[in-house]
Amino acid sequence: MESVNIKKLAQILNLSISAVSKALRDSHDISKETKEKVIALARELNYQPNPYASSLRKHKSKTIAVIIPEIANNYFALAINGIESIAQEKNYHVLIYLTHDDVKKEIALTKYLHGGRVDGVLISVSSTTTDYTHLHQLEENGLPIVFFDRVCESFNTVKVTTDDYESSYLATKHLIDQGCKKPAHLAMSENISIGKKRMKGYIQALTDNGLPVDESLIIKCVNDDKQDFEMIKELLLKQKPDGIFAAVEQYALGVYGVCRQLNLAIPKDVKVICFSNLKTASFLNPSLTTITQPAFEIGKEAAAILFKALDKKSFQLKDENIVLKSMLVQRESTEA
Amino acid sequence: MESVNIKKLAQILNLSISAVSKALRDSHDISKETKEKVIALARELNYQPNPYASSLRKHKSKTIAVIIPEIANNYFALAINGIESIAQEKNYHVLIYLTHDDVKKEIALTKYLHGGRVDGVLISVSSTTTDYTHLHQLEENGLPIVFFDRVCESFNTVKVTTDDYESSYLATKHLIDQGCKKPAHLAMSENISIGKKRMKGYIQALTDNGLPVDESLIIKCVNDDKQDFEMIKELLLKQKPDGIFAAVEQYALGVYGVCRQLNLAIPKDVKVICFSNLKTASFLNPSLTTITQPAFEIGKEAAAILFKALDKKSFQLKDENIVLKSMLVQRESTEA
DNA sequence: ATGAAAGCGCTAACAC
DNA sequence: GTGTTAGCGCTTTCAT
Repeated sequence: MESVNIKKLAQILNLSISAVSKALRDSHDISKETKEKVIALARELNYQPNPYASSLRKHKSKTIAVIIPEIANNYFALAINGIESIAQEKNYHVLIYLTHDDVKKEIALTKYLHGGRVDGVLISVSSTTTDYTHLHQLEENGLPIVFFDRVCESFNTVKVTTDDYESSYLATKHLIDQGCKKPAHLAMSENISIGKKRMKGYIQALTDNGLPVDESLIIKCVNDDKQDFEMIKELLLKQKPDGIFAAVEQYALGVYGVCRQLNLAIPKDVKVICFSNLKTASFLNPSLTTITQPAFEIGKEAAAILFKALDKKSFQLKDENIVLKSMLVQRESTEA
Repeated sequence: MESVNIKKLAQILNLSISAVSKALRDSHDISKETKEKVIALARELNYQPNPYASSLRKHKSKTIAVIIPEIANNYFALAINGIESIAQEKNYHVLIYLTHDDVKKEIALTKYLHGGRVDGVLISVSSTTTDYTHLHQLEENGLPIVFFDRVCESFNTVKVTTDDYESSYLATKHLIDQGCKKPAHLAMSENISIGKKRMKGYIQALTDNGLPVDESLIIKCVNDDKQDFEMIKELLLKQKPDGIFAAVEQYALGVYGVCRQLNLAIPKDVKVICFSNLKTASFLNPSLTTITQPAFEIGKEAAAILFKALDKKSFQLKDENIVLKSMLVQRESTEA
């Protein structure tokens, strides 16, 4: 196997273990020559310190946990990219945990994080999370937590999101500006922060523009493609909305599918806009008007804040909302 | 902070540290009553074992590393999903490392993995990886490695891939069957295993069907969207191929972009097929014929094999190629 | 400038 | 059944 450790280096060089340890960490009270000898041998024998021994001793793991609902999703994939870009820079390691949008799994996973496995947590909560005890327990354990995207608003820490309310308002307004009189909303679970905000933006835009808020035009999707498909189909058949603001891209794709089946034309019969990070939005048929979120930046920012807190001795994370703006990109699906 | 550890439990219960340790691990030589007392208190105090102390002692970390070129890519995102599904089941932790397709980063990253941070490695190598010393070093350190997708063929271990050669042959044959006389190939780096195989499949299909192999119809893309765009544009302008087999979806999207700019019609002027895991393939304009890889299953299989090796005492991984079949899904982009 | 020794939290022989 | 003890590999006082 391996077993080239500090002790071995010390034996070979006829030095004490502590001298070698200090030399490797470039301590001031080790002579230059000794340091060089140690480093040379370490390189030669391809010595790598055992991170866990060090973690155990220092109560620092140099690793963070990233907890997200899913990964096969452009948004989260990009966010991880952002997180990883900073982690790599700061020499941190990144543990990934998927909740599959299930609180039970989320709770089970957070248990693993007590006991020092990680120094901090980045999380986008599952849509079934209503009780935050498991997260508060992490905090009590001394773990700084930064939320991103799907945040717990009542949680006293930093939350990084996009301007969900404003963008939703804008999206709905855009539909209205393009001539929609009856824009519907495909909503996320009301449990989650961003679900609520997107809904609010939709409603406020209707109200401000003299349109009625019709409950039957608001569909709560369930993140099951088949079920969502049926609900969207029913909406289009019965309510006949002339525009749809989808809270997430998956629902908009559902609309595309339903329209194809029902022979409805986008944007003629119904216009479509949604939050999305699809690379292929402009190649869809028709190309899809999106609210593009700065997913990479959100991940990066959340990670940067967490690491800044970890750098300090006392990582008091302020209760703060950091908002990065999304961008409305108009394409064919909302043409007048 | 925290500091509820075994010692504390032992003190409170007036037991020895080892008794508590054994009780928690449900050892046979601890009485039922003692076990219950210990477990009850552990739960009450929300005790979580320090994983690193245990790792240090047992030389097992219960974590694996997943090294991939990128993550904002449906293929790898799905693969991670597969990996994670097994890891969660087996109670393993997953560290993610991105190489951004750069060997230097790959080498730097692998250094972190010596010294016991992980028990095993799943890797899809970067396209600039030609020297495998850094990977062999991991192996020498006693770390089992399983390759998936972008494998090192000469490396003596398990490699999980899709049937790249056969699928590429089929893809090219499909273009020919649909009437193409001059199918071009947008190729990946020749360094990587799958790049070579996809190229081979393309060439063999041409040969078997009496078509000449024309070097000018083979474009080596570089994974820079702008540069690739220009090369594809030049190809379409100068060589005027009537079909394109793209080795990865990103190149096919490039073709869509170029065709739009040059006012070329797909599939009339040029047919397009590619390896892809795009959820939106069927909604593109025109819908895209794809070779869909079993990405989730590939990740899952690779992870399953790694864990099987880790379960045993001696994890000799055989030199073996595991091949999961891809599926050709015909859509509009290759209609005759 | 270097070394000795204690200990991070846990496990596993081995006693009793 | 339960306790004692000796580490895992490393860091960090505190001596020298």
